[in-house]
Amino acid sequence: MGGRAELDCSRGPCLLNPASERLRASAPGFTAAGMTITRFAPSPTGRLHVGNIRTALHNWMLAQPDGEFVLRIDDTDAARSKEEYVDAIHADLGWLGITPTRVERQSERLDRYQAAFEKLRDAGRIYPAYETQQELELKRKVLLGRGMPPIYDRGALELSDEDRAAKEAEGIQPHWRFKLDHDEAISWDDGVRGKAKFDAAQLSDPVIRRADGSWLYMLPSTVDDIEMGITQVLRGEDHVSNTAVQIQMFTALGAAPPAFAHEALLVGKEGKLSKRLGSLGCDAFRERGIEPEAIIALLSRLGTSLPVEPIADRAALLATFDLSTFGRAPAKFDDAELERVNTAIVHQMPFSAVSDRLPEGMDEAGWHAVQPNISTVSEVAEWWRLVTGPIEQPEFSDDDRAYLAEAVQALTWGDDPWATLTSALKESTGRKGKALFLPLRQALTGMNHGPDMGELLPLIGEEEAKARLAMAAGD
RNA sequence: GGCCCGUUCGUCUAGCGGUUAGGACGCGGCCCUUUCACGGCUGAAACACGGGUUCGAUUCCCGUACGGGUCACCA
Repeated sequence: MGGRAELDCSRGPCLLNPASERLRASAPGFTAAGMTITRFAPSPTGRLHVGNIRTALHNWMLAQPDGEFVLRIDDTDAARSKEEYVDAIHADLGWLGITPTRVERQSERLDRYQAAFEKLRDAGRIYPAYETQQELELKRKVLLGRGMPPIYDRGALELSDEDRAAKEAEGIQPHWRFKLDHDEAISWDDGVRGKAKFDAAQLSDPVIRRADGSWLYMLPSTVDDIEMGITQVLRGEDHVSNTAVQIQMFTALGAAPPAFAHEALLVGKEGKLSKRLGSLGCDAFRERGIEPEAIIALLSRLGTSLPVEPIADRAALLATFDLSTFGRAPAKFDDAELERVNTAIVHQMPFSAVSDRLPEGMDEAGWHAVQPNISTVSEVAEWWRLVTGPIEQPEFSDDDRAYLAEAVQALTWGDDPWATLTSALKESTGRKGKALFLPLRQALTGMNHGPDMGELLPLIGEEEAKARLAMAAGD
C-alpha cells in the first residue's frame, strides 16, 4: 500500500503521454520504479462496445511503452457475470492488439475486500442499513418531487442498537454503506477536466455490500487500485462522482489516491450514448471488414484536438497521444468516419499483413492490383474473379467486334502487355481515350471499371486474355 | 429538480481581449488519369442567444436556451 504518493499537478492536465517522462518529473513519488500502471476494468456482463474499447485503448496507450496495463475483470456480481463474456473480452482485446500485461479477477480477491471492509467498519466508516430497495426508491421519488436532490437521508444512522436488533430479529439482514465525511472537501486535478471539486454532502453514502454479502463496485475497485499499485485511473466521465466517493475511500484505507482522469463520453450521431452505439462491438466491426487498426486510429484521436488520420502505425499514434488534447465535450462517433479511416488503412496495408486472408492463388501482384479499388479486404474476391474468371461480357457493336478482333492479333506478351497493346491499337485504329480502352476492359473483365488494366492483364495471362478478346470479337 | 461539464464550419477541433477566426475529415470545382484510388491546386462552410465589463469581445462576468453526465443493493 505504500510507495505511492499524491500526485501534485498544480493545475490542468497531469496525465500526459508520452507519460513516463513527464510524470516521473512531476510525480517523483509514484511507485518505486516510477512505473505507470493503468487498468481497464470491464464487468463481464456483456460484450465490449466502442465506448469500452476506447477507454481500454487509452489506458493501454497511457501505459506504453514500459508501464503496466492491467485487465481487471470486475465479476463480483455472480448473477450477471458470464464466463462467455470474459472470453469475449479477451478475444476482442486480442483482436485489437490491446494486450494486458496482467490479468486480475475480482471474484478471486474477495478476501481482500473482506479485510478492507473490516478495517473500514472498525474505523466507523461503514454502517448497516435496512431499507428495502422499494423504500429507497420511494424516498428518492419524494425528494425529486419536492425539487430536492435524491440523496440518501442517512436514516440508518439514526437507528439505535435496539432498532437494529429488532430488524435482525425479524430476519432482516443489513446491507452496508460507506459513510462519507461531509467535512472533508473532495478535490483532485483531473487529467482532462482540470480542477475538480465535490461537496460530499451532495453525494449519497454508497451501498458497498449487499445483504447477501456480495460486493458492489465501489469498494473492490478501490481496494484493487491500491493493491495493484494503479497510478492512473482513466475512465469515462460517468465515473466522476464515483471518483469523489472513492477518493475518500482511498484516504480512509490509508492510501493516497492515484491520478484521475475522466474522458468525455462518446455519443452517437444523434447525440445520446445510444443503444446503437452500445451494439457496436468487435464482432460487428469484424464482420463489416473493419480492420483493428482503423478502430485504433479513430478511437485514439476522436474527441481530441488532433486530426483523425488513417495511421496504421501504433508507434506514430502513441507519439502524439496526449491527454491534454482531449476535449471536455462529448464526441460524436460516426460510422461513416470509421469506414473512411478503414478504407484508407486498407489502401496502405502491405501484402504481408493480408496474405493469409486472400483468395486462393492471389499473390502480391494481385493484391497490389486490386488494393486501390477496395474498402475492405474481403472485397478483393469480387475483383479477383475478374482474373480467375469466368467473366460475363457485354454485347459489343459490330464496330467494337472488329476492333477487338484486331486486338487479338495485336496482343503480344512482354514486360507491359497492356501498354504495348494499347499503343499498337492506337496507332493502327486511330482510336483514343474511352473508345480505345473501354471495349478492351469490357472484353477482358466484363466490367466498365475496375483495377488498373496494366496490372490486371499480366495476371489474367496471355492465353486467357487472347481467349477473352477472341470471344468478345465473336470468333 | 440538485450538483458537475459542455456549446466555434456538416464532423473532430485550434483559439486563451485586437486574428483575413486556423487545421483535419467530408463536400464542390479544376489538374493528373481509360475507370477507381492516389496526388496537386482551389472553393463554399462556424463563434447558440441576451445582457454586461472594456476603447475593443469567439475569448472575461451574469442570465437564457440547448446538450451530456450523475444523484442504483449497475459498473
